[in-house]
Amino acid sequence: METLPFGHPSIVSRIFRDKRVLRESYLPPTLPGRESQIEDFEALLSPLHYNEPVPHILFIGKTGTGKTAVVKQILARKEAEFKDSFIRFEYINCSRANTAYRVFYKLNRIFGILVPPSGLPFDVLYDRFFEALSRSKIRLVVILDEIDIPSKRGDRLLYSLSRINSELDEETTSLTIVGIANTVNFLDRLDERARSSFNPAVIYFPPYNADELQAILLQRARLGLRDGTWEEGAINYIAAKIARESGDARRAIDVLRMAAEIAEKENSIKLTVEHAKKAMDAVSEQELGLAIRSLPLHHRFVLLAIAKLLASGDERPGTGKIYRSYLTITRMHMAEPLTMRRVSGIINELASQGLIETKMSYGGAYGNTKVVTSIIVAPERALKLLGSVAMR
DNA sequence: TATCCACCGGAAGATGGGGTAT
DNA sequence: ATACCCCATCTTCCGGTGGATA
Repeated sequence: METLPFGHPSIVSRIFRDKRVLRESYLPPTLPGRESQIEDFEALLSPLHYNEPVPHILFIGKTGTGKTAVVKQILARKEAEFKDSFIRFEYINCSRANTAYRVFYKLNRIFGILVPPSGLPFDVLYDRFFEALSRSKIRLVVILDEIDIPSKRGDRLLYSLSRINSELDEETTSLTIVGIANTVNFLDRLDERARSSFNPAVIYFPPYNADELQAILLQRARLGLRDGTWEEGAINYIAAKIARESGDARRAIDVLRMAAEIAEKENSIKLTVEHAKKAMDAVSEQELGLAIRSLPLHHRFVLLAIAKLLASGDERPGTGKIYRSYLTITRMHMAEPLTMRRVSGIINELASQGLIETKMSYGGAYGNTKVVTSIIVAPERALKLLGSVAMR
């Protein structure tokens, strides 16, 4: 009986050496393909060694391009380096703390100040934090992951955070924002005031190409799978496929893990290209299934309308058509329909979640509309998945 | 070249539900 | 009890928009 590192005796796996290596939470020893970003980041942080303030920094890149991994790796290093100094790092994920209020709630907690989780005027939280920070005489580096989520009121967050510096004593105290954004045009969408006071140094994270994905997957396979249980061809296949469609490393690793699970379930000795092919679809399906469960009711209705239209042979249904189909669905479920403006917004939300793909269609005298070009899994499968969740 | 279609998407405001302070 | 705060979700309103058509 083999024992995994964390001590639980476990079922011996033929293929996996350590499954955790193929999960999202795992931070590998090196980050292939991100050498230049790491170098740039460290260079920007270097003033800390001379106890000088650091400019604001912004990471820009789509999901699965290594932004969070780079930050976490450098952070671990720097935190050890500056263990006994007046420099402090704080990581905040804005998908949890998704308003300016909640971010400042967390910032206050750094100094042991407990404010109510809601109800107070924002200025009160700001003032308390400012007082505590300027009294503390530390250099604070705040990492704001997924900073584009509070986009509407996010202007206020960035504006109030970045203007703090001008009121602090620069000799001893400063606040640096390290923002991590998924949307490429994040800066353009900020309002004037926020942009000019934030004004960060930008580090770009382009999607991974096939070679980089291959390096990433090889690293994971060597660490997480047993020797001789996988074909390099399978890895090349996944790398090439993902590079073409998104360059998303998280997804590539998901596919590798799924391929290994499938190979294992089939009692195969080796993970082959065939397993990788099956895993591509299986991951999409798993993703959709997971997403659907957390989708609000009317998002499900809209997705159902889209799946129905696509399944009935209508390629590229537009917003108007989708809305009409949505109306009959809400009637069937005796639900009050939302307006077309809102449904149009929901279609965009589904697209940015990666569940569907859309494209503008310019029809001249027939008008312009946004059309859905594809759904993440075959429409018939989508219908099945949607049918299996309660519509209420 | 002007027209016109079928939406697009920003702005602002309504609504309702979470809360605090006094 | 009253007055205030924050916030997510929708609605209402409305000025664009690109290219096929006349």
